[in-house]
Amino acid sequence: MLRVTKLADYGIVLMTQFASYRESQTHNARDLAAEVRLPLPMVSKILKVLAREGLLVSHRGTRGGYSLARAADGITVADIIRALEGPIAVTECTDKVNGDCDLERVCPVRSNWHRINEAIREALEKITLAEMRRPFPPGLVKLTDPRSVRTFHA
Amino acid sequence: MLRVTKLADYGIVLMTQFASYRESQTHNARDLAAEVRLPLPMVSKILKVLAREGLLVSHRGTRGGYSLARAADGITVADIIRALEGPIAVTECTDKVNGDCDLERVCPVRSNWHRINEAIREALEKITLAEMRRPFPPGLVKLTDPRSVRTFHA
DNA sequence: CCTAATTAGTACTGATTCGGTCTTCAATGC
DNA sequence: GCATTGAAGACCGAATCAGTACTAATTAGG
Repeated sequence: MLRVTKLADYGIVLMTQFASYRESQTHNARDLAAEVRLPLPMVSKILKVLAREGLLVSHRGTRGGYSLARAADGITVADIIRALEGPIAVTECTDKVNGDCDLERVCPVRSNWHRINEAIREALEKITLAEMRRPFPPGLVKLTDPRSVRTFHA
Repeated sequence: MLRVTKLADYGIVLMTQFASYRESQTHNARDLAAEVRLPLPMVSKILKVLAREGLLVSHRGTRGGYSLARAADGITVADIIRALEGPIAVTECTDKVNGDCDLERVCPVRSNWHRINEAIREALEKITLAEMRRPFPPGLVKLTDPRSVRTFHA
């Protein structure tokens, strides 16, 4: 588990596909669905959301379609997940702004979850579509031994 | 989203609680539930699974209960998640061993998902219960710029 | 201006999973 | 042997997921 939904999964596949096109060229839902071999209604639905969230721009009418809203290296995996399934929050208490978990005060786990969540979010934030298009270099994310850590982002 | 289930969430809280006890002292489900303020049946169910998966040892009968199977620094967040919700796999295709996704061959995204998944898994693998007990040092996970990466785990 | 193509928006549905409870059985200590 | 505790699993309502269908709005092109 710790699973991303199919919406996000497909969404990333689709966006990666866009990244492999020449820029500013529009492609319609039907052709895209055929290319990535996913059901048209799903593709259609996902593209709509991605457009609404500002990752794609849409062009209606005959010979309309979608194209990337920004350059491929300006769109991250985190962007896509956020667009399709909301803020990245591994647990409920990393999501809600405040005051809902009555354990807040005493829960020693909470602050740690926040950090773990941040780490994951940042990892996804660093991966751009441009990098997804090709096999990206290994070692993108590197773990440091907690015992040897000095300071980092406050 | 990218959410962990409540089972794993609660499981981590419970295990952290164990880590704060003197070792090899057993605690029963009822007391634990009261301490962390979670419903007893849930706590009971989770402890059972954790015992079955070898993270806790159980002692039946009067004055029975559970205790950690290993030292707190030998149990990781990844262990707990795996015990309660199976292998850590962000997408379906990072999970199944092989051959189910007919896109396998052509899908350029697949290998990248694997790496992302590995990164997340490793991050969780590095965080032990001993570290969860207290606020752990910041900068546990550090991202490197893909353009400056040389080599790392093959 | 008409028509075909295409996206926008939304409602709907079946299946699955989640979160949680309950019941029954097995083991253990006193 | 009896009270206490865990083991195992059935069960259920609610939420979410994955996917479909339908209607309205917009545009290009003749």
